[in-house]
Amino acid sequence: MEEFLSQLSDTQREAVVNFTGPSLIIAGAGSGKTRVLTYRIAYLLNQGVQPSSILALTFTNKAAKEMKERIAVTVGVAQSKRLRMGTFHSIFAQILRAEADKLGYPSSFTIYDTTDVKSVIKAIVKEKKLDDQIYKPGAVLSRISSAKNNLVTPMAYRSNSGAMSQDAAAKMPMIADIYTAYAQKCYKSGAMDFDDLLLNTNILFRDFPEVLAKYQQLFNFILVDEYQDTNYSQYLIVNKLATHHKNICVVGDDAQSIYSFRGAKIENILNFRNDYPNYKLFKLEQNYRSTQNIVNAANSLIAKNKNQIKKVSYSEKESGDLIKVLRAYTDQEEGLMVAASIHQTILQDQATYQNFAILYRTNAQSRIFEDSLRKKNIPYKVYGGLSFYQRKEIKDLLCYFRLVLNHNDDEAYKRVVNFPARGIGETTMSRVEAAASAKGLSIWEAALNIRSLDSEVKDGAARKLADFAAIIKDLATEIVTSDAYNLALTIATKSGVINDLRMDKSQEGTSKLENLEALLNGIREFVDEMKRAEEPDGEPTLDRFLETVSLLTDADKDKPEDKNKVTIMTIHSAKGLEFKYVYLVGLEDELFPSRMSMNTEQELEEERRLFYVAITRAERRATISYALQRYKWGTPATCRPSRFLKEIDEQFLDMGDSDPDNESNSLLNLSTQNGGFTKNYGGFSNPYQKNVPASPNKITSTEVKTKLPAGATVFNEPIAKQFVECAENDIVEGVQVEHERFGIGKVITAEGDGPNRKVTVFFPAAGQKTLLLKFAKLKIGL
DNA sequence: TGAGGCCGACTTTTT
DNA sequence: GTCGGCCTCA
Repeated sequence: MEEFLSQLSDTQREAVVNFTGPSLIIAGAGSGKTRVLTYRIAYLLNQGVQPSSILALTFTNKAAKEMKERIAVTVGVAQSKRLRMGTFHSIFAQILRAEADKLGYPSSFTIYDTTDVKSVIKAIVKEKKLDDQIYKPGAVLSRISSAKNNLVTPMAYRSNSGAMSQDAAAKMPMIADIYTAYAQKCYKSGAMDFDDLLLNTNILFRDFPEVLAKYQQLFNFILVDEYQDTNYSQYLIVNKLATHHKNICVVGDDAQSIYSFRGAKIENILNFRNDYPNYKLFKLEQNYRSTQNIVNAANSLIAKNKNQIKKVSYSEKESGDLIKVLRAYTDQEEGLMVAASIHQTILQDQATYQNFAILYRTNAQSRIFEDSLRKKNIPYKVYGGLSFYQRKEIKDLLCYFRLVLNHNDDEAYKRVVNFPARGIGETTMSRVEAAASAKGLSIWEAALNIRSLDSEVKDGAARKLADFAAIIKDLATEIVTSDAYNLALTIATKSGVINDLRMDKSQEGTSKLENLEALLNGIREFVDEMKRAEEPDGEPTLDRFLETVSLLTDADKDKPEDKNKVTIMTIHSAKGLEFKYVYLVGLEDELFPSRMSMNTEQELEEERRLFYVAITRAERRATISYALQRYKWGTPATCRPSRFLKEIDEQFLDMGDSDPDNESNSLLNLSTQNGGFTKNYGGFSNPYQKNVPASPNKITSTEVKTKLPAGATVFNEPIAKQFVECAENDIVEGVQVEHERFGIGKVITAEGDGPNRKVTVFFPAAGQKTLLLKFAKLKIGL
C-alpha cells in the first residue's frame, strides 16, 4: 500500500488517507481524480473496511467497471467485486428490486426506456383527445422528468404553482393530468422509467424508515463521483444515506457540469459546505494529463464564464503544440481533413488508433466521420446514437423477454402481440386498450378477461388474444428452470420471431437474423461469465440480463476487439475519458453552441463548459475544425465559425490556413498523398454499423480524390485500375468489385443467377458482407 | 387486416 | 438523410 501511496502527489495522498467524515474533493480536469477515488477505496479496504459497506456511485457503468478493475489490482478481485459500485440508476434499481413489494411493485418490474416512455405519453395524449402538436411526447416527457427529479409527485404537481404557471405559459395546461395518467399506467404495468428509479428510492426511504435505517447502517462509506452532475433526487438519496455515518466523500468540478438539461444542479457541490459544516476540502489543481498549451487554452476559454468557483488549473508538462484550427469548405471535406490528419499523425508520431478521438456536439455528425475514416481504412468505433439494443428486431425480442417476465408490461405487450403477425390488428388492440383503461387494468389483464368485460372485441379476435396469452404463459413456465440463455432461445423460437425472420430472405432480413444471433450470443456470454465467477453472486437469469441491458449505455460495452480503434463520440459521452489526440469538430455557431442552447446566458455557459470538457480530454494535441457549409435536413446550409473559437486566447491557437481570408488549404492535398496507406484493414467489424447499405451516395469530387490509387495492395494483389458496370453473372469468385458505400472488395463466394445472385464480399474497409445483386450495385474491376 | 410506399418532421446532449 | 406515421391498395 505504501508503494501505491508514493505514486500520489501530496494533495492526492491527503485526499486518500483522510477517509473519515465528510470530504469535498474539487478536482480539475486531468488532476488524477479517478486515481484518488480508486486509491481511497483501496486504502479503505486495506484498513479492514468491509467491501460491502462501501457505496461508490459513478456517472457511467464503464467508470465503475474500470475503477473496480483498478482496485482489483491493488486488493484482489475477491474484495473488489463485493463493492457496491455503479451508477445511481443501476445501484438503486437493485435495491428497489429487493424492496419492491413495499412499494407495491413486482420485483421483476420493467425499466422503461425513453422510447417506451414516449409511446406511453403518446397514447395518453391520444386517449385524452389532446392536440398532439402541442403535447409533443418529448416536451411532455421533459416536464414530467423535471418534476420527478425535483421529487414532485403528480398530486403535488397540481399544487405546485411554479410548475403549473410554467405549463400555462407553455400552453400545456394539461401536463398535470397527463403526468397523473402516466404514473398510473406505469404503476399498473409494473414499470419504472429512469427517473422513477431515483424517485421511488426516495419514496422508499421516506415511507419506510426501517429500510432507510438498514441501508444507512450498511453503507459506512459513501463516495460520489461527478457530484456536480447530480440532480436533486440523487442528492437527497445520498444525503439521507449519509446521515448516519457521515463518511461521505464527493468528487467533482463545477467547470465540468454539463448535464443541467437532465436536472443536474451545480449547487449540490457548492452547498456541500453547508450540508456538512465540518467538511474537509481537497483541491486537486495540477493537471497531469495535458500539455501547458492545452490547459492554458482551456483556462482562457472558461474564464469567460461568470458563474464559477475560482480555482487554478495548471500543467507542468511540456508546453506542447498549439491547438490547430482546420477550416473546411463542406462537412464532407471536414471529414476528409480529419481522417487525413489522423493518418498523417499516425505515420509521424507512431501513434496507434486508440490514441485518437473525434468529438462532436450531436450524434448526427458521426456519419461523415464514419465514411471518411472507412475510406482511409482507419478502424473506428462509434459510441452513442441508435444503440444495438434500440434496433427494431432486438427490441422486439427484448420485449418478448419483458412480457414473459412481467405480463403487465403494456408497452412490451403492444409491441409483440402482433409480431410475428397473428391477425391481431389495430382495431382489436384499441378496443382492448380502451377496456383496460376503463377498468384500470393492464392490457394483459384486460385481454385475459375480455369476454367478461364490456367490450366490442369480436369472438374471433378474442380467441386470437387467448392463443397469444397461452404462448406467453407457456414460456413463463420455463422461467424457474432455465438460465437466461436457454430461456431466451426458447422465447425466440416459440414466439415465432426466428422463424418469421428466416422466411425473410432479403438482405435486411438476413442482417436482422444476424443481429438476433448476436443478441443470443451476448446472453450466452453473460451466462457463461456469471457461471465462471468463483463466487457467483446470483443466478444468471434472464431478468438479470434485462436489467443489465436496460441500464447499459454504449460506452459501457467495450469489446476487446474494439481496442485499437479511433473513438467517435459526443463530447457528453467523452466526459471522464482522455486521448492523446483529440479532434473537436463542427465548431460552428448554432451547432456548437447548439441553436437550442444559446438563448440564455446560463445555457451558453453550459455550452462553454462543454467545450472546456472537450479540450481538456486531450493529452498531447487538440485539433479544432469547422466547415463553412454543412448539410442540415438534407439540404446545404452556410455556417459561421463558432463564437467559442474567438474566446480562446489566440496565442494558443494555430489558425494555419483556416484564416477565412486565405483561400489555399494545404491539408486538402494530404488526402491524396496518403491514400495508399491501406495495410491496416484487420478487425474492422463495427457492431453498431447500420443494417443495410443505405441509399446510393453521390460521388463528389472530394470523394474521388480519396479513392485507393491504382496499384495499392489490399489483397496481396494489385487493385484494378478501374471499375465498371457489368452483368450480374460476371461477378464470380475472386474478382474485385466496388460498392458505393463499402468501397473496394474481393468476392469470396457467388451463387444464384441474374438479379437473385447472392455474393459474399470481403471489403477491407467494411468487413465481410453478403449482398444481393438485386439491391447492391456492384462494379467489376478491370 | 396487412404490407409497402410516400411524405413530413426532425437533431441537442443521457441514465 | 433518416425514421416513423399515415394512407392506399390488395
